[in-house]
Amino acid sequence: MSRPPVARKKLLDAFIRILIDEGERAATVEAVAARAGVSKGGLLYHFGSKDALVDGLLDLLSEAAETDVVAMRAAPEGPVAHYLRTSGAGDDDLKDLYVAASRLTQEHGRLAGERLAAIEEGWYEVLAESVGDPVRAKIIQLIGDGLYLNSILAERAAQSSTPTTELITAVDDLIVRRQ
Amino acid sequence: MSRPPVARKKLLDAFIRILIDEGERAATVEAVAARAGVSKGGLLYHFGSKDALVDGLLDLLSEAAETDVVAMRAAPEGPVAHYLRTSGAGDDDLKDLYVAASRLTQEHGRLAGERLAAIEEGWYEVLAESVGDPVRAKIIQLIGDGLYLNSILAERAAQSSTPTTELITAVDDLIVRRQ
DNA sequence: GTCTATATTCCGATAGAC
DNA sequence: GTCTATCGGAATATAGAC
Repeated sequence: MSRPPVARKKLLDAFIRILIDEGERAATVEAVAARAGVSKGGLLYHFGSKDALVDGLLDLLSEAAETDVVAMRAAPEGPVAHYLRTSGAGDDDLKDLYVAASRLTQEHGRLAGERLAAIEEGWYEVLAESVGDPVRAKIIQLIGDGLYLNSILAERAAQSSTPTTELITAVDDLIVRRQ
Repeated sequence: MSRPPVARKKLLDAFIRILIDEGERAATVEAVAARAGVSKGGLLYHFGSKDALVDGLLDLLSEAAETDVVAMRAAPEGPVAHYLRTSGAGDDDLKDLYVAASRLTQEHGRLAGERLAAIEEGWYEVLAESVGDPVRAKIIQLIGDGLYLNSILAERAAQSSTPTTELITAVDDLIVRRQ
């Protein structure tokens, strides 16, 4: 927990970057090693297999998600606004980790799918606490999922985007502050 | 348009099934051919390359999406309910095509990404017409995207699902019928 | 710890028989 | 139209030198 595996971190960062920028198929162990500035053998000393590399990324993601749940609860703007704002935003460590992990759901579904589902449930609990009603909490989470989905598809194609602040205000007005 | 390329259709069906059930990496030309009951060479007579196979699937998807936009406008339950109900449903030709195509966005992003974006825009136009307000139309579409995302992640892990009918009623009440 | 070299497997595509 | 055989390339992983 406390000793700094700086080489592992550097390799995981390279893995994340390639997954986001070029997709799962491009994230070969050789490509990851090259981006981290070492050789294939050098990588495989720290991570004995590609599955070990995937596990390392998912561990990092679970850690970051737990931190985010704490941040949601403490957010001055409220959990809902915090959740929606970060769902579509791009300059976030957690977002990078989440996008990278989502690239792995097809080929490493067993490993990545369950992890992502657990994270979604953590967010749902906070939302349900915050808005009181389970159906409305679910709706808000679906909107967040939609924002996330759009943000990854927007990399490839043009996006007809409603400004997020306007959207958050509308959600707050229509769904949260409604009796 | 009118001559029935039955062999091509059979191959595309096999391609779609493997993409949905086993992911992009499993959908090799040999696996698709085997599932369709022919050899690799047999497939490559009809589709000269794997990219041609991808193109064929996307053409099928675009056709089905255009039909769906017409169905949305004519739906007795209204466009919004029709859209939300089919976003999460599984026993639909269009849904299968959409899921299969979404498996290709990583490795064939140029081809698949633009196609999916165009389809999303077609749905958005009908929603915007129906609810009048662009922001609320966007919110409804995001909920639909979220339902879709959950439906594909639910294949892998357990799902804490609010019944869809209850959710559609809530959306209709909170977002559509609201002044 | 990091490297090179190699073994193995597998995919897409071509060539040519039937 | 459909098949088998095969080439060329690429990816994971291992072995062993430094």
